[in-house]
Amino acid sequence: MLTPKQYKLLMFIDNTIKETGCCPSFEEMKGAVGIKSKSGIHALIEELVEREFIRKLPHKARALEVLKIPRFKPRDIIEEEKKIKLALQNSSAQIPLYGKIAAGTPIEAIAYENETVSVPFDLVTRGDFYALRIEGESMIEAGIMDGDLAIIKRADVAENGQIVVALVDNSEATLKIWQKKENEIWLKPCNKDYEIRKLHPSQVKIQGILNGIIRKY
Amino acid sequence: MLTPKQYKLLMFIDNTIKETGCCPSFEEMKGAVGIKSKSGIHALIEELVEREFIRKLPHKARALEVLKIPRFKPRDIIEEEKKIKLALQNSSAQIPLYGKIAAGTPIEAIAYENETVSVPFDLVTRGDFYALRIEGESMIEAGIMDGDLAIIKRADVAENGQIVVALVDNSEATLKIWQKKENEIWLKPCNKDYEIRKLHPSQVKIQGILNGIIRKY
DNA sequence: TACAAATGTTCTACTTTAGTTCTTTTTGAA
DNA sequence: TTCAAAAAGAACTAAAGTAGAACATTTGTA
Repeated sequence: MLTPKQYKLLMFIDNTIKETGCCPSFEEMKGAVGIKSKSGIHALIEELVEREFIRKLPHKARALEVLKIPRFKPRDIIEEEKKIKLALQNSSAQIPLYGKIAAGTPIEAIAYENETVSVPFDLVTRGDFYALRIEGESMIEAGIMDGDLAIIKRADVAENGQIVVALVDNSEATLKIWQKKENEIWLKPCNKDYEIRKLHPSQVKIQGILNGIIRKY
Repeated sequence: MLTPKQYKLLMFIDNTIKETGCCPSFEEMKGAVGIKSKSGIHALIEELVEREFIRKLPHKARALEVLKIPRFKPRDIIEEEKKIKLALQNSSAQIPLYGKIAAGTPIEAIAYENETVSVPFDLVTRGDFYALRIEGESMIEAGIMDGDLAIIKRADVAENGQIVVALVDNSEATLKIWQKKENEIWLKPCNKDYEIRKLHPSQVKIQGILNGIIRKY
């Protein structure tokens, strides 16, 4: 029926009119179809007019009207759409990178930073995630190294033994193993050189649970 | 169908009539469309009349009637298309997962396994990559834990100190620190409980260099 | 009614954007 | 290799948009 280029162009014109209300110019079509010269667009349009897929108001600029859309897509287009579907499935998610963790500021305070990182989807399934850059060696025995990217799932409760982002005294965010005792919270590092911090429950707030690590050499 | 200015004007007229109940004057349209002369508005209106988007009552002021508005796509479809575009941009790379590393088979032997994993693009820039599942604790002091996913860049040479996938005696693949001595190759584990392996260069072949680690909790 | 203010129309001149036509180059298949 | 189709590019023509002024009409009200 139509060649892939013709089909692509026709769909682009139809889409643009439906989205923006106005007809694209040849220059805009060039980019959409992947042709570098207006004359190519001109030829395609003439063919589409001849086959009565579009109509031109003569001697007018930006005056095309789509008359019909073919029922069948060219084979190449179908292939391409399959690829897009695949890409959607395997696409990575964008999650915000909130900054470094180890000392200092609570996470909310730096949330304004607009940086994001992309992570594989299977690391961030359900829930709300963010990323933190690890600073320091306090979790080194858990295989969490200085400079690693920690993928955190937003949460405010955790089970004993989970690695959490804990906000202490509303001022210091830190990544530690969570252990709730009778009247205390223990924040356990994974490094013999560091000591367990024992805190009153009112001093500690969970800001997320460690969900994954990404390291780049 | 319409040029951008024509569309803008049409929407402004339609909106104003719907909001205030009466047709805007040319003077008002000037401001809305961003034109400094009424003659421009006049020309636009003539175009819109010719294309039958509006109708003029002749010899009347403020007497325009909107006949039709270019139809729009439903909002959710536009959203979906945006998502697809974004997904395409941020899509992660698919690299083959060749199996576990620590013991046993050389990597080629299991390359037929058709499993892939998706990793963020910034982990796999230039080159040919594959992934291995870490088995064992021999690199634990480098923060590489049992079960981690190692992202390997295919290579056959390495610099001293780099972590490489080494194939020993054509039968055993292992992840170790590479150290080339005068007449020997040292494969250094990162675990005090394991010993350095000292091998003749002919016994060892590099199969890749560690490029990243992904861990999922 | 008659006038002034508001509104719309027409004209000229010019700039920018868009579309057409032609020639050359590239590409891919016979 | 050769040929034809597709694409790129340049040169050209046409349309759209900008601007200002002069002019014509309508409209409200003095």
